[in-house]
Amino acid sequence: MPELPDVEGWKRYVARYAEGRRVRGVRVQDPRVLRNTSPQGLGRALGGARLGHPRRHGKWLVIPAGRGHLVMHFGMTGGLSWSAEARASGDRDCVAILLDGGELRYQALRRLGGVWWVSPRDEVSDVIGELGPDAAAMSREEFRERVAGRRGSIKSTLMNQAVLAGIGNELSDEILWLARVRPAARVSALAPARIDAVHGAMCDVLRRAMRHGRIPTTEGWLNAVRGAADPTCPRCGAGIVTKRIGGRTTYWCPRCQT
DNA sequence: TCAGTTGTTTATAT
DNA sequence: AATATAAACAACTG
Repeated sequence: MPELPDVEGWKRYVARYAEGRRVRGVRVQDPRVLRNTSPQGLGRALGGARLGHPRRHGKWLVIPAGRGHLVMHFGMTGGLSWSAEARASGDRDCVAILLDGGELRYQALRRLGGVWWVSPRDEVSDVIGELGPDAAAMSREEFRERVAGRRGSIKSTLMNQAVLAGIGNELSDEILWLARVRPAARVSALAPARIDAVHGAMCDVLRRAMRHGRIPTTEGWLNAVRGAADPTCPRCGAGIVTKRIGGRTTYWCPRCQT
């Protein structure tokens, strides 16, 4: 389920359970998720290193390890699991970082994410690329600057990680529903006040979703009707419309989003 | 059997 | 240059 709030949750999870511990070794059950190293290479790089304070940029998780960095992306189905004791591995456990007092497991059902090692002489940005500012830390002015002048739809702009980092399919729908803006609306057709409304909705959705650790599916969220047989708008009761925008199934309310 | 799934990258077209 | 679309990656669910 990883979008920004989920990754933020795992960042806190790593800080709580793994930060400050020393690496004893690694166990790689599925080498395919190691994107720029081998099981042996990762073991050599991490062995003896102490894990530092994790940070997050968009959907990327960066964990300082010794003088280098362990970088993770979770794709669509990834996650982390801490266990204080050795436990049998499951099918989705791909990599285990063995630490003093427990192990941190990187899991990825569909293997769409990955784990990278960034050596002390390389840059994290070599792996994660040029990302826009983190969506959870953007001022109204910065949001205006980054978004204004775009020619595409507001939804694809929000999901473009080079414009701002962290917003995916479900979050973008939730934000635009809250802001009452149609996902297919051209950015160029939106008045400045409506761009500000999208920024305000983004802050609101992110704040509440981060507190929850993911996008809630409780009442009052568009996300709650996602996948329903006959979804209706949690705000006005009109039938929700779906269409593929930016290659993703998009939900919006034709009555209250204009 | 088939369509669909919270993400990114690549190729192709506009 | 920017944008849109589709496919690929992969494995599971309904």
